[in-house]
Amino acid sequence: MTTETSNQERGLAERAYLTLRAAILEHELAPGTRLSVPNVAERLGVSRSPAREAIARITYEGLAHFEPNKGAVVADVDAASLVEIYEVREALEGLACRLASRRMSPQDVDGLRDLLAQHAAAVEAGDVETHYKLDMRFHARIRELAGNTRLTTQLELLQRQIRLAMYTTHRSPGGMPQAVTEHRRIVDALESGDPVLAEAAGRSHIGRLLRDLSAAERVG
Amino acid sequence: MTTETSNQERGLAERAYLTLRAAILEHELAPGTRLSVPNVAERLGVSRSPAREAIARITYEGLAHFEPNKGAVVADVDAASLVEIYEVREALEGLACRLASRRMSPQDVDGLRDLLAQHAAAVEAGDVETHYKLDMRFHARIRELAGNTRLTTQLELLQRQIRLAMYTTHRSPGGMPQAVTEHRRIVDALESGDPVLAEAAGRSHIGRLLRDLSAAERVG
DNA sequence: CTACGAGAGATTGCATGCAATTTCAAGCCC
DNA sequence: GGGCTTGAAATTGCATGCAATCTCTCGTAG
Repeated sequence: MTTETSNQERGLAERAYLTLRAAILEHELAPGTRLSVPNVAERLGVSRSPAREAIARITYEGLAHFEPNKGAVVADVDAASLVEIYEVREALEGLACRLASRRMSPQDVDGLRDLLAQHAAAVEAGDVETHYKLDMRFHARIRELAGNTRLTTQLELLQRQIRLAMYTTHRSPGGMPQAVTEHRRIVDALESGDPVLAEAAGRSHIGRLLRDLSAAERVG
Repeated sequence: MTTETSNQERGLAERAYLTLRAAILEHELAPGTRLSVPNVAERLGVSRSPAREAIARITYEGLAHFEPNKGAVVADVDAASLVEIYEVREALEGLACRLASRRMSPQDVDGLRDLLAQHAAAVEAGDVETHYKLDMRFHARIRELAGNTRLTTQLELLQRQIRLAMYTTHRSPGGMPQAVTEHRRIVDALESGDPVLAEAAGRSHIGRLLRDLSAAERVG
């Protein structure tokens, strides 16, 4: 719902928040960067009030954290935090699949298969950027189909934190075909209409990422 | 009747937030109440800046929601929202049990059994208030043992939203013995050290509450 | 050359001013 | 008597003033 489209009608604080968030997610503001109110205010061309509010929101959402007497600092999501995030995400993504399996129509399944086909093509072509984008859209679509607003909100929050961490750690292009395979398994499970199967498929997908993460951690 | 709550050395905004949150959770500010900035500021004896910040935080945490051109309104957590909340909680509480089962020491198990004994005694005596308190402490202890800060934060958020809804809907004293039984099952599972069993126990406990909720909804 | 201290600058947190907008209600016209 | 208009009070969102505090650098003493 909140894409980059309507940036005009909201207040300054809202736009400041979105701009700041984008800057952080694009790594324009690297982890460790101090987000002082006057600094952010000037950067975004607003006064201190909306800047302060934007920073507060960023901090609430875990994209920055407060250091006493130092203000907000862009979060450096380390491996341990990433494990925490993926543990929670594993449970929630499983839930999303379970809920989605109950509400999906055959048309919805077709829609996911479309996405899947595009995704497979992109991976076949080695297009990492498109892979990343379609992977996001796949999960976004599933949580949308789940129809649970709190779940959606949480998963989106986790997604952003992961995206922030992606820069710190490494993106794993090696897992692209694996992702497609697992996504297909998820769609198959969703189509079957079996909630247990669907949940298992969703969970194991994220669980695999978590294990990869732990493995990479042990190596590096 | 101003601020008799715990006054830490935190800032005014922090205290304002805690005071306001307590007022909402104690139903001193009923669902539907408008939280206008000047009103809250006067109520808490602070200026508009910390009041505004407190309201923003309350809103962010789902205890109030924004109505355009009306400001924040204390959330009226209806049955549909409660279902959403319990669906998420079911998954997360299961995760908490799973994680806890891996990190718990025998002493931790003993601690939970102590809690359980007190709880059982309170229920035996028909002490609803103590039941409620010990039920909370039981779950709080488990998520603490799980050792995942994001999970803890989320569960606490959900807990508060549920508590807010408790006033709107009904508290079910009939489920007290059931709760003790299920908690015992959870402790047994945790003690066994089997993550799968532990997760299932935690999930089914919340799942039962969710089903009770749905049943009550169909009746009322 | 190193350790330390003082001062300058910057930042946070809170208070308050101000304009645009909205809500609410009383009064008027039909 | 009822519906509509108008006006006043209130609210939000943003800008800014201000004091206390902290950081960080640079100069100085040992």
